[in-house]
Amino acid sequence: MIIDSSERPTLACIAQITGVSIATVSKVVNGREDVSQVTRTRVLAALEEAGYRSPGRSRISGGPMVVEVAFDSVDSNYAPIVLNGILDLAADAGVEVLFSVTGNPAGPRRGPERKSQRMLDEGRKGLIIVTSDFAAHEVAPFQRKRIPVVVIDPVNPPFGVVSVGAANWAGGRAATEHLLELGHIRIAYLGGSKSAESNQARMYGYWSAMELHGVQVVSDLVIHGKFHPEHGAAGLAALLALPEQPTAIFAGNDEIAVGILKEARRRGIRVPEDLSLVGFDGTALAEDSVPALTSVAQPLHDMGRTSLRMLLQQALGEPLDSTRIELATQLVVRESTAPMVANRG
Amino acid sequence: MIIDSSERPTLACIAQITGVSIATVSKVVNGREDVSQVTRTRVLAALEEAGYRSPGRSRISGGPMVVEVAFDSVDSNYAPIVLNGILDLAADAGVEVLFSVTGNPAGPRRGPERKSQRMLDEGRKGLIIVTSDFAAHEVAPFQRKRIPVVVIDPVNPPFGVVSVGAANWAGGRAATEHLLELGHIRIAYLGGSKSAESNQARMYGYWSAMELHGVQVVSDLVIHGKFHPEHGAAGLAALLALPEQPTAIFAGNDEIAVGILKEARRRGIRVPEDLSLVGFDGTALAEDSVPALTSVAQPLHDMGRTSLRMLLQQALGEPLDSTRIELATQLVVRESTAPMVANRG
DNA sequence: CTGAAAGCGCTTACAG
DNA sequence: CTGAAAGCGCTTACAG
Repeated sequence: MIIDSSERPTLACIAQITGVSIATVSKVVNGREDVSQVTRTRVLAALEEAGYRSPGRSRISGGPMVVEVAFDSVDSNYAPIVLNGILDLAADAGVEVLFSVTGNPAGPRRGPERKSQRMLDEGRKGLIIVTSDFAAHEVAPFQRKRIPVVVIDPVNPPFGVVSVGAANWAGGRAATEHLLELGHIRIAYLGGSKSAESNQARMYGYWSAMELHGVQVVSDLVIHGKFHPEHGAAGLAALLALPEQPTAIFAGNDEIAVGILKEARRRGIRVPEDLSLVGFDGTALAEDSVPALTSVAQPLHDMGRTSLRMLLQQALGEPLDSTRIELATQLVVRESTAPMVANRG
Repeated sequence: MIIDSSERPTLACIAQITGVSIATVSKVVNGREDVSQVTRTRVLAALEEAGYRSPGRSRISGGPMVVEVAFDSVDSNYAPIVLNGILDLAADAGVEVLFSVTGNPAGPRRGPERKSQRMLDEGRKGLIIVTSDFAAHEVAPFQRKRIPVVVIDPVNPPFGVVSVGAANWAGGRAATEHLLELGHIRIAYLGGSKSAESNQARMYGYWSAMELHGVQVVSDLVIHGKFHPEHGAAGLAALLALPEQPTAIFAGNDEIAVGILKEARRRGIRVPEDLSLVGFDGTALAEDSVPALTSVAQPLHDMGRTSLRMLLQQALGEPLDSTRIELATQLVVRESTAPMVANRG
């Protein structure tokens, strides 16, 4: 068989070049699993080299690039801002953004295998995943099909997956130092899910600030739970039951902090006069609550932008500086923190 | 052969329907000349009827239906919930949702003419517009191209455009009746944009409740401005400067109400002991604020669902019950309202 | 993992 | 004109 460069190459051409069967080439093109890594690599190289296009897909490459964003849920303080950042860069780059929600409790979670196949069929150029609940193996089908993936702030950044996050450790440290500088000593950490890497990073940031200032961390003052207001309320109750109550709390996120605020109000504890409180996230919730929350702001908008930038770099075959980027957080001081006064205990 | 309507029709299906061979159908599809006029006409009709698409073209017309949603901004308390409703039904209906943001202050607003042309080229099946700032003439290019459009809660529902909204008048009336039943008489309406139809409807709901209870509306107690917290704070200041201060305020939305809460707190006015307050929207903001806001909940999630349902009905050529649907609002009583006490004013 | 073989959707040269 | 038959590009269940 002669490979005529003026015609579009067929699977048979690629098969001949690489010395495997047409069936095997077909499997590689469709991202099936039952192909050895060695064969897959060689075939992919030949496909690339010959400029193979599967039939009917030629039309797709003509239109604007379409990427997909998958959210656990879009109904949070967090998701819309990330989305805004993504849409912001998408407008500049002339890229279209398609939406899907994975965490729909009604329907069954669509398998990554089917989802990646559909994306390939539809000519989608990449996927941004915004979720806290994420397993590395879910990305595998996309990687096999050469569909670029970026994960935003995964609970546990999987190895080999491109991800964008915030500097949680540095943020936790800054929050705690702020409280220490106000004179607080008995500072509690009321965090979220113990297994979440972001929560751990915030807690260790707290820990390191405490140690740096020569303050012993009391294990009773460190509580993990869930990133929800209810946990904040319950956590405050637990802290107040201690013989030595804290005078300040660093909450794992703003939702927890709002729960603490509510419970404090119910008990007649004034914030910040009786209790200083720092949150994490810096969403609108922090600004709108009464009193307004001192909080560590995550650069959610920029995280959205950065995720799309990294996705496009992959899609265009440009090299990435790093498979993991963490953006700086910033402590924003509002009304919920004040210097410690010595009349409580 | 059984014609399965869930699958894409093949040439074989069309051949069976029309009673000619597959080869002949193929010729018709490819516009070959050696087919009689009679046969060609019959086959073309069957192709149209069955919705046949040749394999290469199926990517655009044959794939999952893609609709587009245009937001002014997705970064609000309001937009994400509407979006959730849209995505909810989209998942059920197997429809994909593409996003665009129109209110990007950086870039120029893309003309509806170009946007509608692009949607036609890309095979988009319809457009949902979520915006308060909307002119009827912007829909015209879409209507000319037969692209279905649904507008969610426009400030002024344009004639001849399909739209979904909330029962603002009934909501305003329910909010005001709640305050009247608590014994309040001097009730202020601190609303949003005077020209917004939703704001007017809420205000007239307030008005009608007042009149029904035989309470004269005092014009000084009705203030319009913007749907923002700053307006709430400034409005409260203006109301407190009156010789006869109100004992209760119905705010045009939750953002205004939160601004009122902040200003009240700054001035040492207790809510609800000294001042009762009702908001409008019933987003997370109402639940999270301290005290939690009594508010008229808009069915934002259902508004999203309904908008997509109406869009799909149009796209599938089904008749619409109405070009305008208003969904019921519901008063949710929380902590910011209490019976009037007679020691103020 | 791999590929021979069966099969699908489609096209086309050609016999009638 | 029409369609049986050969064939193309591709996919997939299955034997090895």
